[in-house]
Amino acid sequence: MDGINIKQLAEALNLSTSTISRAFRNSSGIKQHTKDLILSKAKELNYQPNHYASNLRDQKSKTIAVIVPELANNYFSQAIHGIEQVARANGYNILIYSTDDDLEKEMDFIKHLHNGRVEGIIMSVSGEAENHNYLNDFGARRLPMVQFDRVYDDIDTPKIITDDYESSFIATEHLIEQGCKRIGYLVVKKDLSIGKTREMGYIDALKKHHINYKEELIIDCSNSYTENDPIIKKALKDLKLDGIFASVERLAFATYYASYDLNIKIPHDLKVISFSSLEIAPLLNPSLTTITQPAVEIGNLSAKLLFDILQDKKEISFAKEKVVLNSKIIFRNSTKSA
Amino acid sequence: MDGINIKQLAEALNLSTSTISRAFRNSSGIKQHTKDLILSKAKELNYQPNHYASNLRDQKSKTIAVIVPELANNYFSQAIHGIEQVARANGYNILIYSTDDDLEKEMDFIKHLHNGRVEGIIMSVSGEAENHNYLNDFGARRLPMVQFDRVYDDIDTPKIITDDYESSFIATEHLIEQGCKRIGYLVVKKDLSIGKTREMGYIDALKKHHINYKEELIIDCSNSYTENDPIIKKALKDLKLDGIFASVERLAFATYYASYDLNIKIPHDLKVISFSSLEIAPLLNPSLTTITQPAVEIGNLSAKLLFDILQDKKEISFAKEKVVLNSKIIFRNSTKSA
DNA sequence: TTGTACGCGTTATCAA
DNA sequence: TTGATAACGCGTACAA
Repeated sequence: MDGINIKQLAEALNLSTSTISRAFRNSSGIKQHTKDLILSKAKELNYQPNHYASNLRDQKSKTIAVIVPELANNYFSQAIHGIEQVARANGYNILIYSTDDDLEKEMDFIKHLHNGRVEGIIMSVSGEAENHNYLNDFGARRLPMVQFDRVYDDIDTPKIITDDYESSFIATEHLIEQGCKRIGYLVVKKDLSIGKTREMGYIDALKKHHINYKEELIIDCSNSYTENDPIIKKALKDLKLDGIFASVERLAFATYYASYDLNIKIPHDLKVISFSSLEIAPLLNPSLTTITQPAVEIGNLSAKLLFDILQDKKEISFAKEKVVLNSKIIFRNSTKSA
Repeated sequence: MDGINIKQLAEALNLSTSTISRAFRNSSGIKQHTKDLILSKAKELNYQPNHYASNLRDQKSKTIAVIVPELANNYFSQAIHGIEQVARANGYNILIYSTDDDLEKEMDFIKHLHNGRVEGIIMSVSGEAENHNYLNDFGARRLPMVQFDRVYDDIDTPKIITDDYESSFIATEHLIEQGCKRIGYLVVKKDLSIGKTREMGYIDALKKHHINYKEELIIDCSNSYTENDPIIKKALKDLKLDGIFASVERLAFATYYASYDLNIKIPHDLKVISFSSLEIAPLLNPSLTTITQPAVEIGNLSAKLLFDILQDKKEISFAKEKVVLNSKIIFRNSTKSA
């Protein structure tokens, strides 16, 4: 690092380091002329205040961390985009971590983040374990946090979620109205609260319409296509499904692939609806009926909430509010009745 | 930040701060017993060495920055994933910046990154301006950098790219072989080198097959769907195109939408091929013929190259190598001849 | 094997 | 309006 530091710049200008510092911080208490002089010389010599020194000095990093299960997912990249907008506007940087749905990594990240590196965390969890208490281990040291979408209900932080129950209810009801009798619910990690909530919407819709519900209709998948493919194919064949409600877009895609292979025609033989933030859902063959969450807005809001906490530390312990946003269901050909 | 620091931990154990420090750094020069004691107490009190203090002390941040034009793009999210793998393996963190194709932001990011915050930069450029010299302003202070995919040729850094010329040539030739006579080339920011390279492949393929090439067949688009839609529709109508070679997947999607609206049938009336990292290209209607870059591998390699430089500073000034990886063309229905 | 003391680059406080 | 100084938390040379 052959960068010039504040002392060298001070020498070059025959000024003290404090004056230099002032030129970069307060616009007060310094003559405009001096300030101009300093800034121009700084530009010339390419001086910039050292980030680590500043942060060490005033114990602020102006950085927040964003932890998501995966990056290659439209929903999360849009949410991150939303977070970034707000962070940038507040002069904050974001550090992005992707857990690949691995709890180990998640714990590791969070632990290491508690070293002063960031001022707060925005997270959508991997949700593998039942024991989330590692988050409480930090006690008073726990960083301000906001959870979104995939959340741990037993961890007290503000949470931004969508109306998953209602959306799932409507989605399922829609399939029923289109004539489906045997509707499968495809889910990844069904024990995570978000999966449960959606499952309840699904079950209640079946109930309302007096449709036979069986445990076997809930199909637990993973994030791996190669693992899911046989599972879905088996379900399609053995259970004679005529409708699929997918809780994640990845599973809808896998269903499409499976149907192609098995020569099952969507929507004629099988109707499909899915949670998805895919912008090209209308271009699929057939176009996919989707429940789309306001991902960017969720990101915006999560960040805003975090900054609220950051500005008023007292509130941390009380911040348990839950914000529920509405998803949008768009009907397309994959659920069209003949 | 109510975190405990090294001094407090030392007091709690009746040891000196240096011993504590040693327990976390060198495993040498410290009795195993003492070390165990320290680490267990540290865990209990939730002590972690302050990131900023450590970095300030030894002038290393163990962090690299990744700058990309956009996050909501399969290619870039996959590339980032690839970078992350390598970074993590080397014990480095990554800071992600998205420029939204805005040169201002790009310049801003890079300037602010030169404050010791990161040790190196991996970048795919926005490519708006002709003047990239802001990068050279840093002189000896310039951070180690690796460029990938969208690169500034006039900036000396290692570059990872794909065989864009060859792929474009083959793609165009494929359209010709499928019977296309009037092939349009859709590009964003045609002056960026990557666009130019692809254009050359396109033009040379036309030449080889003695197909009439006209400037008007090169259609300059933007990143905004609302802007592109009328441009593409106009081109489709006025130029009577029967083939489209899209340099970015976004433009292929826009072409699909436009064709739907204009009742142009793909591939019957119009054949489409595109650069794309979309994993569900086979699910489109019709399935899209794609040129797919090895995004994850590109990310891996970029990171590896950067770490090579980081480990041997001397090489920075010589590091001008250019690595060319091969893309893969997969033929699907969007270019099928009748 | 452990402890003492200094410096990394900055900024806030106080004095001039 | 400017300058001197101490302190942020850590790690290392050096001393013990």
